[in-house]
Amino acid sequence: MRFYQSSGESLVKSTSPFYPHCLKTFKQSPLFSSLDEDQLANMLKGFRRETWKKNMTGDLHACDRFYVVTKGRVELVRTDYSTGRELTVFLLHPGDAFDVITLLDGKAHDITPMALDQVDLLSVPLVTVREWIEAHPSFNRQFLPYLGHQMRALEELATNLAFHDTITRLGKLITHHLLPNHLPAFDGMHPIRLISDISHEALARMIGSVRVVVSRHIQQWKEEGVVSAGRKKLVIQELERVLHKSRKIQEAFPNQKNSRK
Amino acid sequence: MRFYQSSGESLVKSTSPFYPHCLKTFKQSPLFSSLDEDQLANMLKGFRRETWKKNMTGDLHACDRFYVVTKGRVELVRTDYSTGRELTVFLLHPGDAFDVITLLDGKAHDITPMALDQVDLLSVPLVTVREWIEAHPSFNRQFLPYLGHQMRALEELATNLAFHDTITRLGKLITHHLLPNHLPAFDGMHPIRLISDISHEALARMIGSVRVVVSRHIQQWKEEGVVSAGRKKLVIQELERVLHKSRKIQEAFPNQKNSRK
DNA sequence: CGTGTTCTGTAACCAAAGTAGCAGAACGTG
DNA sequence: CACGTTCTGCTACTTTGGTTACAGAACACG
Repeated sequence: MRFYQSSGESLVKSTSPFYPHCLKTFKQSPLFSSLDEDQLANMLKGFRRETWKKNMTGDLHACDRFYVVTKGRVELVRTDYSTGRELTVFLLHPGDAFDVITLLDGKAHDITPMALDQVDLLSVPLVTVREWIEAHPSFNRQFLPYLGHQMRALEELATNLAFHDTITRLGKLITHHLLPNHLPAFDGMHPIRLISDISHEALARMIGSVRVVVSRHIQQWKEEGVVSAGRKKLVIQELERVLHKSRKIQEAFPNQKNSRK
Repeated sequence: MRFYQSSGESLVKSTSPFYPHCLKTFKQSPLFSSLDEDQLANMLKGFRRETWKKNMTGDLHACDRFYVVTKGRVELVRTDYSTGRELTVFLLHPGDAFDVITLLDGKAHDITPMALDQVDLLSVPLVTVREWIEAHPSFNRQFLPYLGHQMRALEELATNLAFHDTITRLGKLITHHLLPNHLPAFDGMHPIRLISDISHEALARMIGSVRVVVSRHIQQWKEEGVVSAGRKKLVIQELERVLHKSRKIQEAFPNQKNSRK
């Protein structure tokens, strides 16, 4: 069952207890990091803060606002209403923002933000951001590459869906998305060991599949010893093999044509 | 077999025989239409013109240029080199431009433009366009919505791949993409009749599938009388039923759980 | 500490989609 | 019109992915 938005809201004042953390997030954000302290402080004034509990979903049709994630992860999910299936189109981390598409063309965008963790958000009216774009060339200069990044993510998603089977997509998801620059203190030197705290249901959404299939694959990996897993807890034992497994299947195929048993 | 770029090139002068057509295309382009005549004329001077024969492919890694289609259609194709399969990520018509992603973030983009028809293109250095974005707010104001449009197209592609089976995707492709505002003189009053002049191979690229599957479906439709088709020629007899066919399959499913035979 | 809820494991089943391979039709170009 | 090329039709076969349904495990919370 899912819960709808009804959360504490407040303005962002420089005296607020959470202000320092917001500032810090903005300074590391792919959207705002290049702005100088004055500009940032100025912009922050316009924001309103809200908090979503885990699993809460928002509604973008109503609000005409631009959100920046400051804590936790947010999925942007598309739904096929006739079957109930869902696809996570963007996975947003602190510093990321939504909804960029509506910001660009002003049209309605049928997508649902879902809190993957307990989440903190800041928001401003879309029109305000549009003013920034016009008025602050320095903002624009960072905004455009961010768009490029988002478009690449989308293209990658489509490409994966078209080219790879579910097990490959799952492997790629775990290695690329859930491990890399996002986990702040990831020490590349240590034996590779990634912990993912995401339900099979959510993993399925991210690779465009369904729970049963994800469970199947993870189970298979467990038996092969490449991962160990508990409830909402997935630990990669041998990172290399997760990808090798999936790749080998693909690369072995052309040769299999000659094999007879 | 495919041919590589080696085409006539020339500068765009206001005295050139093709100049009027270029101007006209720009005036109808989703990217340039809002600019006034002076600005347009000024910009056009910077362009270089080239022509690609049908089925020719370009190489974007080399060139660092921004292309605008003025005649014919261009596919932007991603390739899975391990299997040879291809996916058309964007289908561009006159007035469209590529490659937007490299323009935004300056990073290499592994995508191949393919001429679906005999094609006319204009190009400028990417840096020039970036200057326009900074210098001409009016250009920027039209550019951003165009980006939104492209992102929606990508998201739509991903969503379709995740939610719908191949036959549904094929139906949607034909009705949405190949018919609507793109065919200039389409008279909505007349009995619906769409002619698509695209090989099954190319159709397959666009829906993220393979030739055999597309052929199968089209064959099925022919038998049911909803389309008639010849070589590189697909005529929709009953547009409604193309979509109904695919939709009904989906909508019937939930009920089937009670059916026992 | 018991109870309802969420998450995971598993099985049987079915249909869709892809692979490989071949043959013939349509085309267009010299 | 003769030739090579491109496009389409068709078959047999394999595998994957999704559906449904149920049961037990882990958890959260009163």
